Amino acid sequence: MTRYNAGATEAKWQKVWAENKTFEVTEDRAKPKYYVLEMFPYPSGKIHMGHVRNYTQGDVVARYKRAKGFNVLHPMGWDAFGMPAENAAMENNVHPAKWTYENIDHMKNQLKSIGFSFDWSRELATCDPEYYGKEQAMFIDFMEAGLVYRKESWVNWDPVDNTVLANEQVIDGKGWRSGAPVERKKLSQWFLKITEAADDLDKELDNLPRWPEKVRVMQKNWIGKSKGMHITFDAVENDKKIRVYTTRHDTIFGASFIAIAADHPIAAEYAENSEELQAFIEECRQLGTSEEALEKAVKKGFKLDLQMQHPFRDDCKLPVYVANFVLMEYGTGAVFGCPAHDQRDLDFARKYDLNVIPVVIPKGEDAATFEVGDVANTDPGVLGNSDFLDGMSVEDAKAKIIELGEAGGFGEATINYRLRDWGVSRQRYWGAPIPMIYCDDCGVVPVPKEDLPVTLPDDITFDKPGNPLDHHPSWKHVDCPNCGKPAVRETDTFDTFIDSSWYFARFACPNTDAPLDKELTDYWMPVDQYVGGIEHAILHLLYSRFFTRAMKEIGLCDVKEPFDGLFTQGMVCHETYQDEKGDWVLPEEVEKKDDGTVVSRVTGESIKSGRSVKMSKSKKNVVDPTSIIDTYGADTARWFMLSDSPPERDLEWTEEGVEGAWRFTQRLWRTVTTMLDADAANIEEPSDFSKQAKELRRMTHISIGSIGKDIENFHFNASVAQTYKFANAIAAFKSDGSDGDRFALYEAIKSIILLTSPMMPHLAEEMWTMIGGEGLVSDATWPVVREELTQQSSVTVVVQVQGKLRDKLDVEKDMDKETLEKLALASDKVQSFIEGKEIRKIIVVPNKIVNIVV
RNA sequence: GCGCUCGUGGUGAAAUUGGUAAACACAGCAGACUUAAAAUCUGCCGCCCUCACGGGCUUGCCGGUUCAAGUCCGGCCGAGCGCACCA
Repeated sequence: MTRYNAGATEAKWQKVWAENKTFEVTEDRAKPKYYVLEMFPYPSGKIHMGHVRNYTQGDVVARYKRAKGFNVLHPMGWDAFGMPAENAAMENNVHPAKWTYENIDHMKNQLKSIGFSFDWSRELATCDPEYYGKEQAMFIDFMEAGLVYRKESWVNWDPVDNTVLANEQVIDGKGWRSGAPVERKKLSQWFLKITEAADDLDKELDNLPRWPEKVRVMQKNWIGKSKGMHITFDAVENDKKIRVYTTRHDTIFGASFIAIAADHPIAAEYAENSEELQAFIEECRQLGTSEEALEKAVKKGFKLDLQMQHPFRDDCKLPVYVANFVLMEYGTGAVFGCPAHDQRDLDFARKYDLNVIPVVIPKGEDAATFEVGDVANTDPGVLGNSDFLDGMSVEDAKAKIIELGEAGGFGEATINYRLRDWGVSRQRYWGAPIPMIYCDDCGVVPVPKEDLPVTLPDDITFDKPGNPLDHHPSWKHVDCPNCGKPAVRETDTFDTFIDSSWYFARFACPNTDAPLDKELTDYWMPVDQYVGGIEHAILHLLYSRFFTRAMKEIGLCDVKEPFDGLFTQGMVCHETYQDEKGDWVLPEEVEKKDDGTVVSRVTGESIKSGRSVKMSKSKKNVVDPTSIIDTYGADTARWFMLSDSPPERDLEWTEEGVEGAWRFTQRLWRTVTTMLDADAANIEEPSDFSKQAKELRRMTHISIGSIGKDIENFHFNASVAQTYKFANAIAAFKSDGSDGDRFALYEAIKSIILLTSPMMPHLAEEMWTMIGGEGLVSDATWPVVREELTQQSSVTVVVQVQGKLRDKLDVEKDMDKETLEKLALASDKVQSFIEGKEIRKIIVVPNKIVNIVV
């Protein structure tokens, strides 16, 4: 018996697919379209197991949908801009472009060796001027549409690397790369007005039923829509005004102070004449933003010589504090403090000995005697100590205050968002240049469209800290397109999240001169099934949703939601190993002995195995896909990725599991090669079948139905389990040589080849030629379930007494209730449990169960 | 602190959405084949009592709804994830 030679077979079919352009698609309007997309990789050097899992899942869906008659777009590209290329340049003295393109080359070959059904003709790399030039053009159009502005703002500044860091690049108050404490710095930056879309981005989450609930919730929280009101307080002694944002306007009678942020304009005004206040403001700015820093931070305030008038109580003057817990970036940068019902305000009030007036009185308490200790009261209740609001519900009180505020001109209902505008400037070389020119006379001038793309210069150096574009001797010097005088280019580049915010649309029309071809984009978009990691739940997905809206606004497409269906796959994990020194050890360097101990293959010393965590270079618990594919073949790797663990859950990579998957590919191959009776292809369906043939056909058609359904629902592990059952049934079949048996066996073999083809495409192609299948299995249609063949003439009905299983009855299907009841009561086993007892009730569910209650 | 998700054998897990808990696989045990090993094949495999037949228990814990609960409801415990001085 020859073994299935995965290596040679897989290479053969990959070549056939490439030569036939099997997976290249055009806009075939005779078929429904289906766009399957996996999040494109950053070309870091090598494909890792996480990629393999991600793309295998998408590939199963893509191949399945093709077989179901859809016109499937399944593209792949490279998220190729970013800091690692610059880091490599600095560390290894290699140009970022060279490093990136070499990585792409290598990784593309790796992906090809796994047999994914990508349409490579649409491949794109975001670092290609062909791509980022279109991005620059769109940015200029966005600017004309009023979606872009430039403003000075506070940024996270890394003093060692001399660059801005995104919020997510600040870890515990330190730069993620340099480890230096991050400073706050004011810098002019380009912004995209994502906040203008905040309401729509929030609202439309409710219309994305094919997204995981978890991701929708995370986005909702990130957008952070809150309904409240603005109230403007007037100063007692002068004409200053402070506008606050609050969601608890019902507690206005509990107000005992006003607090403003350190960066609030009024704070700055008072600081002019107070060194003490200047010092306090500086202290607030130094305050870390890390979790521990906030936990430890004491509420602190600096009292100003300023009092504000309470809008409803003439006798009440509210002191004003500059406080370290008020954020300038949220709301108006000012709040009124109501200590009784807000923990922060309470902490502050206790420290500075301010009034604590309870105004929402819990049920059963009396307004005159109810007191708040060290814990603010946030329980529901009715208003008290609140003059005309007394006795009202919280909701009614809020409405009343809004009504009075609007009537009196000192307040209005408002909606606030946590989401801020998207700062897209980065002081980096390896990104798309922001296409703007600064002219002393004309100001900011967009680069004329005919001059795009603004390409990166090749001759750059990384010997100085900071942005190489800024250091370049000539690149930034340019004549003003407006007046022709010497001017300078913007040397900042785009945040790389911009690159990944529209690539999915570009795949629809990768060769168009304009950023997008509207007709083609509208044909393919939205992505019907997007597959990627949960780590992109907020940023990438939110930015993409915004970008698609912006593209619609400037007329590039008609869709506004880019991803109709989203699936977030789990991580690939592996046990961790440490040697006696505590250094991490690669899985391939350890050996497990029969007695359970683990030793190093290299040094022989004993190794401590630790818990299974996400594969990562730092813990060295990685398995290289290439070595797995060389040893077992791509189909085995794909099959293992899909078995056992549900795709959304973490997958534990084990040697035993891969071995098991490999054994199955061999067993399936063996079953098909030894049992195949190719001549049976010509037998016409007989009218009569043996009992075992009927059973095999039942298994065949149940499998066709359930494997397809499980793929559609992303229950690949269930598809795999059903395939095992089906394969076991085929292997156990002993044909008696009759036409019926031969027909049933051939039907089963043909079906299992088709059913496994999305998961193990190479093996399926090979077996397909053996059974004389027409063309490629990749082009074959999914088999059709014949429902009548899945039916059984008899069913097992369970008999329970008091809800406990006592007997099973093999009866004819659809037997009526009376007969079932009679049969159940006649059972000896049942009788022994009901003997001498009064039967109170009998529940009969036909084809399922009889429950006797005594 | 707020929010979300998840707790089922030695392990990964399944359970038609309230109707036979543990399918399928991994590991393990026993046997066949083999000079031997690998590969392959056959059988066993939740826990407890029993030679066996059989019985009892079992889906993190406690309670509830129901003829019937892994599934629904309430409370608790544990694990993971997200956000977090957001007014």
